[in-house]
Amino acid sequence: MEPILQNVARHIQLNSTEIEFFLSLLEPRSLKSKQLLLEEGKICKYSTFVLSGCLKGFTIDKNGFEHILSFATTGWWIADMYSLITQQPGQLNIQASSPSEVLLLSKTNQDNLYREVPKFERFFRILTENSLVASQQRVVDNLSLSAEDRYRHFCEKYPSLVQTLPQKEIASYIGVTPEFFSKMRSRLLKGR
Amino acid sequence: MEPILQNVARHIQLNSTEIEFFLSLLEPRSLKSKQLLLEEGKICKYSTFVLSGCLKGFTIDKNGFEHILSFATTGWWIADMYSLITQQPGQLNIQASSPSEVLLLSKTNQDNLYREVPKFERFFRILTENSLVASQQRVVDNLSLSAEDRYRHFCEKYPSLVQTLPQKEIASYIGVTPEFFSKMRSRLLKGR
DNA sequence: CGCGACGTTGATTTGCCTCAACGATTGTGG
DNA sequence: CCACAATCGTTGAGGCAAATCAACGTCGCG
Repeated sequence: MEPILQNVARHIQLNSTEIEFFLSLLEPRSLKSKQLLLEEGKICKYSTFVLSGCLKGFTIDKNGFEHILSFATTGWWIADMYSLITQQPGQLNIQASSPSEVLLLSKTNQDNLYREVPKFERFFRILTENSLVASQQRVVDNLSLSAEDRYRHFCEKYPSLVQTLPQKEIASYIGVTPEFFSKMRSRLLKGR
Repeated sequence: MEPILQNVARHIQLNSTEIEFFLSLLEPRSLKSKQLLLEEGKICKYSTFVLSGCLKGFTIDKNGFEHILSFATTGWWIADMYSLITQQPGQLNIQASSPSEVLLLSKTNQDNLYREVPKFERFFRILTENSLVASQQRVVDNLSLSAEDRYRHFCEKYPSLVQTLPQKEIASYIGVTPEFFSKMRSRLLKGR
C-alpha cells in the first residue's frame, strides 16, 4: 500500500485520518497475465493504480487489429476516462500484460473522496493535467513525425518499457504494423 | 463577461464574492486576425478563454509545416498545457484565426484562485478531464482510422468549424496535406 | 489593379501495409 | 518430459494511401 501513498504525497499532504479514509476506499486485486479488467462496450467503474506488473489500454478496430492507447506500470493510473466520466459504454479494453497487483478506486468512492477530502480534487487535477500533456504530445508526434522518429521518442521517454514489452505492443503504440516495425528496427540497428 | 460565468456555472456554484474575485483576475484582450498570443519557445503564462472569434494552437515541424493541435472558439479554453504547467519553453504557437475577444487568466492568478476558492480545483479538474478524453479519442482515431474516416468524425464533432475554417486548417488538424484533403473531399462530394 | 494566399487537379514517388513463408521461442496438455 | 500448437519476430514481393511537386484558376485585399 505504501507506493500509492508516495504517489499521492507528491502532490498533496494528508493527515493520518485522511490516509486511513483513502486507503479504506481502495480494493486490492491480483491479475493474471492477459486477464481483462475492462472490456469494450462495458461501463468503466474503476480508476486503477498499478502496484506491480503492467497493464495496457487498447481498442480493437473493425478489422480486428489492436491499437494501444496507454500502458501503465508500477506507480501509474489507468482507466477508460471517457467511460469513467460519462458512465457510458466505452471502446477501451484494459488488460494485464503481465501478472500484476493493482488497487481499484471505484467511481463512487472517488466521488466520496472528493466530497470528504477536497484536496483530492487537486491531486486528480494534477494527474489529469499530466496525462493531458502526454496525450497532446502524442497527437503532435503522430501529426508531425515519421514512424522512425516516433519510435526514437518512445525509447527516450519509456526506456524501461522498451526492454520489457513485446515488440508488437510497441509497434501498436507508435502506430505501425509489427512487420514494418521489425524492418525499421533492424534498419536502425545496422546504423541507418 | 457573462459567457465565462455560464461556463463556470456548468460545473461549480459561486457566490457573489467569489464571482467578483474571479472576474477581477481576468484580463480582457482583443486580438486581430493572425495575431500571435504565444510563440514557440516562449513560456506560456496564461490560460485563455475565448469570448468570440477563433484561436488555434499549432506546432511547426522541421520542414516548416504547420500541425494544428487544437482550435478554440467561443466558450473554449486554450493554452500550451505543457509549458503552462512546467513553466518551461513549449513548442506551441497560439494564434487568432479570426478577430477575437479573449479573457486571460495568468498562471499566478490561477494559483491564487485555487488557494482562495478551492472549488476551482474541481472546475479545472473537470475541464482537464474533458480535454483528456478528447485528446485520447484523437490518438485512437489517428491510430485506427483512415483520413477519410477522421474527416467524417471531425465533421460530426465540430459541424460549425467545418463551415468556417479554411480547408487547409482542417487538413492540418486531421493530419493530411491540403492537396490530399481537396481530392478526398471532392471524392466524398461526388458520392464515393 | 496586382500580388499573395487559397483551392484544385494531374503525374509521380514513397512510406508504410498486406500477404505469405519461415525459424525461434514459449507454453501446454498428454 | 516431450510433442506439438500457438505466438512472436524476421524477411521478401507486391500494393496502396497519402505525400510531393508542379501548374493553374480564383479570390480577397492592400
